[in-house]
Amino acid sequence: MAKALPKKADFSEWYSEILSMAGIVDVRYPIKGLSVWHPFGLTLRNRVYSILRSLLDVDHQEALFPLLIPETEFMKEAEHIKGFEEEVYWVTKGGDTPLEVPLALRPTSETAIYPMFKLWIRSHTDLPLRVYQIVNTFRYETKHTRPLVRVREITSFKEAHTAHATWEDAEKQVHEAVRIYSDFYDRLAIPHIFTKRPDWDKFPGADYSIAVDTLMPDGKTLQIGTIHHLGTNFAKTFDVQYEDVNGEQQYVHQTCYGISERCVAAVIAIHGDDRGLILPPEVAPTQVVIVPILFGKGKGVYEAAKRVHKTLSNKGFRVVLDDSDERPGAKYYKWERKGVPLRIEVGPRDLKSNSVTLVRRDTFEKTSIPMSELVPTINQKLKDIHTNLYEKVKKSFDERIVECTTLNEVKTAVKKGIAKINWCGAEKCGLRMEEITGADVLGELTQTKKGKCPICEKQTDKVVLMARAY
RNA sequence: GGGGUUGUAGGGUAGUCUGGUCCAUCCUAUGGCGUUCGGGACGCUGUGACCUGAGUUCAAAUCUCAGCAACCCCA
Repeated sequence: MAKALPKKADFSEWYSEILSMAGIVDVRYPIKGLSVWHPFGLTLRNRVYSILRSLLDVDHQEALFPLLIPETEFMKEAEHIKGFEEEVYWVTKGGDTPLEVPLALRPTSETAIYPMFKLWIRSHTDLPLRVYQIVNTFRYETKHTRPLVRVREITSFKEAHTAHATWEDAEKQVHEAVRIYSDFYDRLAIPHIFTKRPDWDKFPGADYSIAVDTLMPDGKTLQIGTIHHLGTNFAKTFDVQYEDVNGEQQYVHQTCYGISERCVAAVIAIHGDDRGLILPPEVAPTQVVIVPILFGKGKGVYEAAKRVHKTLSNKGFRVVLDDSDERPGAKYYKWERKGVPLRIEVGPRDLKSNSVTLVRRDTFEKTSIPMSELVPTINQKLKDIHTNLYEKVKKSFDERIVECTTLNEVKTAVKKGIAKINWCGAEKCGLRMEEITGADVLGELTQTKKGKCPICEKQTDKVVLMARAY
């Protein structure tokens, strides 16, 4: 028997073990908070990000800005600095020569991008401007680091930056970003919920911030994306202006929104089970694995397996024929751990009936499929797996969002998930609610409901989510 | 932010106090050969480590200092 994976009920252990056992990342790189993507993990990552790219490429352009930001630019926006100061890595020397202007390793790229926006934007015809990049960023995290979730090098930060003529246009872009992120997480079968962050927790330099969260198996929420309306705050700092139709100079209104490799963490954590990963077919590096069952002189079996492999790969499926020396059982476990959605067994019995045996990773349903129906069946099953995965986790997600009217109810609810409660909107009350429950205020929902703030007892229709957050 | 513990092969451990015996050991790690193959095979035979750097010493896994890393506790 190979090394066993901890049960998923011990989520923390399960998570760190599966990352290494399935070959996602290797955390043994000798710098705290940085890890190495294994080829398998990187392929998964790339598949996930290619969905994100395809959603953005509709009306965004991909660009690439430098990693280093001069201190002089970085320090321009006062609030922004306050928010990031403690987390910035600095490059201070070139060889032995101290640099006249220290260079920041970008923790995020506003201060790298907006000085260029100033050069690029002249007139209203240049707007809206929408660019994005997928890059690594560095943050000197002092809290406990956790692979893909809290890291010092975010290796896959997708950040989009847009500029618009009016505050309202920028707000429309915020809504559009919400739609894009919602579509993105649907494609990953990740249940998610958007809230407007409370003011004390918004992005430094933003008018307001919207976050998207999901729920991990241990009942803690994971923020898997943020969207910020920047107003003219950065435009004023970096003097980004355009000439409007009347020939007058106006500041642009900006937004930015980002997603990190936490989206990959969510796919791993939310779909996996006691046997390992379960990957949505669209992002699975391998969608189908073929295991030949070779008895003694199983030459015919091997040939048949090769034919199945060829048929499927010609149709564009990502398929692997596992002809290694292990016994079939060992192979089943191995590929299940890697989350391959479908397994095809080809053995003497199948050969005799001119069919193959098909096994689903999500349900372990085992069916015999005539060779002639192979391709349409696989197509259908892959779709079914996505639907089934999403339905299952969505149900569990919805069940763990609990309507509360008292803070005691909140305390109970956040042990397993998310609490929904009224709140007057005052910072003082919000912070008090966090203090009493030990949970965080995630943010405000757009939907409203009449009720009372649990602290000051004022009538309100604002509803917030509270949870223990990663 | 403060305090503590730890670092020995892919993983788990012994040895560290009291420097020399250390070619240590176990495994679900790993190479080769053979028999096997419809849910984690078996036999034979191999491989592989003392976190990094400096210091003390005839001699360092062991003692000292620093660094790096991991884990735990408290705020």
